[in-house]
Amino acid sequence: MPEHNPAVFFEVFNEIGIIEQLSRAILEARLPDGLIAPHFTVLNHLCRVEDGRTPVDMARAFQVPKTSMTHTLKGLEAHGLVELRPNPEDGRSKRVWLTQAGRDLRSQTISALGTEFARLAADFDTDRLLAIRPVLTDLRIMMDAARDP
Amino acid sequence: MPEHNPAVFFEVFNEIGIIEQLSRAILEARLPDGLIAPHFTVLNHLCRVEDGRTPVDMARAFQVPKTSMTHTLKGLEAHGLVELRPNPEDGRSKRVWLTQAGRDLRSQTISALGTEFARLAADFDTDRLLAIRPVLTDLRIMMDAARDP
DNA sequence: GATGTATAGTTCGAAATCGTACAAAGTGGG
DNA sequence: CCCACTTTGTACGATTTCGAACTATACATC
Repeated sequence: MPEHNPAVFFEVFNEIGIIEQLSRAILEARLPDGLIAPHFTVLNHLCRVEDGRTPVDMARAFQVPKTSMTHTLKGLEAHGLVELRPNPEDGRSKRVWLTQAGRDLRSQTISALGTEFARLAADFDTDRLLAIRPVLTDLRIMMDAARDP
Repeated sequence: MPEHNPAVFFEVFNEIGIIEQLSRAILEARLPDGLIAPHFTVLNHLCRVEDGRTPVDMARAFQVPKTSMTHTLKGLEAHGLVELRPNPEDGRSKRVWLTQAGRDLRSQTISALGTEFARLAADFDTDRLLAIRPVLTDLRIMMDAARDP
């Protein structure tokens, strides 16, 4: 029978919190001055998913208040990495478009992280990462759904 | 041969980042007003590891600047959850001691989270969490060590 | 013991995060 | 059309995070 011990969740979340902090430090060390993790997360999202999203869409996607998204986008715009244009289909909202500089920075950063992670991977069995990824994904989906109302 | 694809790291860190955000939201929703995740993390650390640590020790343990630790401890002290006393062995430093209220709050919060997580666990196979925990721990230890110099 | 260096903690200012309140634009019922 | 209600984005203030500079204490080398 499966043991539903809450402590297991607690310990997993504890480790996840520390790993998040360490990986964020690695990422931010590779970003140009003035840019931090949230900026890159937005760039990455726009590249992977789709250009032309509205700020509110992205705020919801990242579970952050829309005021935080406004702030992050303002920073990206100031660095010429995204453009905000009015939404022709809705006078209230805007659409966020990547600039070429934005795409380039995202690519360069991922490359830099690739070599950094390759150094780490030398000391770590990547198969174990492959194994936990689907569990993390399911956990994330489950928590996301449990938070809907 | 193990495939050292950097993308695997990237994806794992991505999921971890989202899960961290969601779990933090769950935690902070259960904390009394004015207390946030870092406060609880410190309380938990002092309970689990040991009382009487110095602020710098804890700043290093959590990978945060010591100024942030000063701020967090000030908040905990204002709520009567910890006490800071001078370190008799070192005139520069202080030692952080839990109050009974601090221990109680930690226990109560963990209990509350227990029922919350039990609800989640109903929809999730805890064996999978048990399986990924050692991998996360090893990953955390590896990253921690890789960051030493 | 004197002096230079390192460490612990705080103060201060800048940037980030986020809740509240607001203006502008959309939506739906009468 | 008019009204209430919702949604989008922003301005503002409070709190958090964090780097730089500072004080006080410890240590080490002479």
